[in-house]
Amino acid sequence: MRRNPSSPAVNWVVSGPDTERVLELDETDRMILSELQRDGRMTNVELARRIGMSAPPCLRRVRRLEELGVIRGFHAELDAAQLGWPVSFFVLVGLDSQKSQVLEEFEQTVIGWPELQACHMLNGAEDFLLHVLARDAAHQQRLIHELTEMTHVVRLRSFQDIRTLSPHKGVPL
Amino acid sequence: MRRNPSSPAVNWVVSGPDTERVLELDETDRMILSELQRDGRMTNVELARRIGMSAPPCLRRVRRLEELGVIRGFHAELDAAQLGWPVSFFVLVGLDSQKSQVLEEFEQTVIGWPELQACHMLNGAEDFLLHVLARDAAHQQRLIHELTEMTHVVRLRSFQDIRTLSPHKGVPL
DNA sequence: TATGAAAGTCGCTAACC
DNA sequence: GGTTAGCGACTTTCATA
Repeated sequence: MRRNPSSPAVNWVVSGPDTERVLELDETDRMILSELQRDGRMTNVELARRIGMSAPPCLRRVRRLEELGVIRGFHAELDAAQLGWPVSFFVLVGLDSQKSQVLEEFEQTVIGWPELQACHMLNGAEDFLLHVLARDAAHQQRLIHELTEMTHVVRLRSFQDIRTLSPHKGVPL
Repeated sequence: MRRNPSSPAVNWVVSGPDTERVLELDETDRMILSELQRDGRMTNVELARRIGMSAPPCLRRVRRLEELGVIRGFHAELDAAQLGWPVSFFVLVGLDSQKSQVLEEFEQTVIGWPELQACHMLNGAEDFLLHVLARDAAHQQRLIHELTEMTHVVRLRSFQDIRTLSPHKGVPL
């Protein structure tokens, strides 16, 4: 495979909290990200071979993508059910206030839960969407009960996750 | 660090579609999974060093965990916003039928979307929870409109994801 | 059945073009 | 972005408990 010598670079204006910069990613960077998103343990020489480049510049690009924060990390994807967490559910939570202090207090509490898989702050009518694991139904009920008892929590709807399709689809590239 | 010579093995009965087996994982396996969940690109020697074991048996354990399906894969975690997908939202979808054919048809359609990050089948009142990315608000509206126009879709609520807290917390170990 | 030591192969990565 | 080269990691083989 030979590298395309004139891949057009597509620039995105990235707005951060205290900086706004232009990310220059060419087609080669995109191929690197795509491969590493699919197989994050691939060796650098294998990655370089796949994108049609020698190893050193390929490694330099990976390092750059990590430094830019485009690559946030590498993780093993585990089977929660096999590890004793067969119950997966989502909770929509509504609070009685949207003041920063109230939101942050809620976040800090649930972030401390080992069972929490993700916590998304929403706008609209509900304030948070949580993804939580449990060992069994009783454990799940205990966690939901704990949420209902939290101060400022006024609405709570939970949804049982009975099947997750194609995990880790990843960001389109 | 020295390896615990008498780590109690905890067994979980794992029910699969056509098999039910007992997973034997000891504390060493758990440490391996924890480390690889945190840093999936760690070298095997570094991993072995952290869990207090020489490299060969450590590598054999990792391979075994992959073969058992406990480790499903390794993935780079990417920053969607920096890659031109700053809009993240969730959609609760209700269908007018819960027949297998209807559910599968819905799944097959949304699975084809590159913007789809996850598709969870629910029980309860709603049938699916989707996590979707978009390039901008217009793109998001287009995707939501496409869902409303799908046959059998009778309820649809979308939630804007304005902030994700601590991504990749991982399965508790 | 599992670990540990040794060794050959292969990958990583700095220095330089 | 490529080449080279020294070093370190990977992984097989075999010995051991």
